[in-house]
Amino acid sequence: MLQSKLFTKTTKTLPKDETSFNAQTLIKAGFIDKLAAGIYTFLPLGLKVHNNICDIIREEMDNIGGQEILMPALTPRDIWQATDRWENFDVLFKLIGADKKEYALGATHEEVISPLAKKYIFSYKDLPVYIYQIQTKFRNELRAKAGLMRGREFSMKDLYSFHGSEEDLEKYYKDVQKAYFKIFKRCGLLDKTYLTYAAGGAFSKYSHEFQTLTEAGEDTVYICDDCRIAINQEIIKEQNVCPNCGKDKFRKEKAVEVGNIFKLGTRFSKPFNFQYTDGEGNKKDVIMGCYGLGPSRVMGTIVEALHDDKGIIWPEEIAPFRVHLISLKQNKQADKIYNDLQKSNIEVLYDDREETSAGEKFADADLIGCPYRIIISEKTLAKNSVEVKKRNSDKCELIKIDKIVKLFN
RNA sequence: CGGGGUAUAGUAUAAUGGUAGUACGCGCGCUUCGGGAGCGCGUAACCCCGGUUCAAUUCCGGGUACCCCGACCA
Repeated sequence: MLQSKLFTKTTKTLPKDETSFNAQTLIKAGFIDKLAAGIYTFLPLGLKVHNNICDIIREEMDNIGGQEILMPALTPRDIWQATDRWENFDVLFKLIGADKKEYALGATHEEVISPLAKKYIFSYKDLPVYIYQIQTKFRNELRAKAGLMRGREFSMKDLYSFHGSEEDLEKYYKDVQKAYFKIFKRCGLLDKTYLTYAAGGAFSKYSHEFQTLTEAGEDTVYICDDCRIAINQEIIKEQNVCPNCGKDKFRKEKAVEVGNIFKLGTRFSKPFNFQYTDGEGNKKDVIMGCYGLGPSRVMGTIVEALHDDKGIIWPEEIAPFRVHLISLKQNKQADKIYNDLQKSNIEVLYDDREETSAGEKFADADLIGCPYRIIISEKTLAKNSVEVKKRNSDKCELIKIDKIVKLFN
């Protein structure tokens, strides 16, 4: 991508009506734009990051047998009444159609997937099955806050699993935990993310959350560094002893819930009379699990967790571009390097702007946060080289021009 | 939903009961060119409705929007 043609520009001034770091920085760098409270446009840079996160999630979901579908965001009232959530689920956005029928914008999709799965699952031979989607969710929050961390419209990967027994659900539940940690590792959040015991809400006594430590988080958790587990403050009182290892090393931290997994049991299969036939011909309720993970919230969390005072430090797999190529004076060599890298399928943002000063280009590169910066100037050209610097390091390396493509292969 | 705050060019801000200023941005010109360059010229704004007043961006009332604290948060 030629930076001179990029739809967005960076700005020097901060939007005054945003105080959260993730929103300030993402807006300043041109990744997102705010339309209204808790409602954001994903601009070219931001959409690339969001898509990269979604791609990682897809890969890891597919690895544990997930099959992707896409359910509607617009849902009729009767499915919510079947589960008694039309009146009792406060964050539902409700609307009235031209036919005077009532609808809700999907806040979660148990009410859609359960009757859907019922159409195809009849026998124990059809189980287990794992279905997921990545979709925009709508929640009518009384107060949106903290940029991408709590929006009224946000993206969510929601996976639903269907089983013939609790044991089978338990086994898959563990598989999902492992897959989630792989996702957080690839998102650069692994060392700050803890499997957390939390309240189960309306479905069960407990659930598991994935909490990433950051001051921007809304939750407070107690963590044990030895066991790598955490407990959400919502289910315990002040505590300094880890229930797992018994050591009094519990410490209290602010964290953001980046994922949440539930054993739904028969909470949704019962109201929809969703049953299967076992090997002996008996009808049994299908056992369900659900597993949420929000790409847009993960994006905000990465910004909160991985930055310095100059800007964002994207992990390699997440960055909008792998390489930010900066030419300090327009020249044919820079164009050639850009074309060569592109031909080798290396994603490059090429700062080809002719009337922009070196300092501004460097500042933009730091702010946007691509993992590698390549500088080509008269100085480096004199040595038939370019300068390569990683975003998370101060060290520069001179690389011969004919070796540059190889370096990134 | 309770409490608090804010609303002026594209952005960030200043002042003012009577001509709305600055910086950045943007456009043109010249000089610059390795950490957000300099000079000159130009462009561009008072959230909405009502009240008080000779006159309201300013004061008052109402609305709307945004932000913060809390509550809420599958």
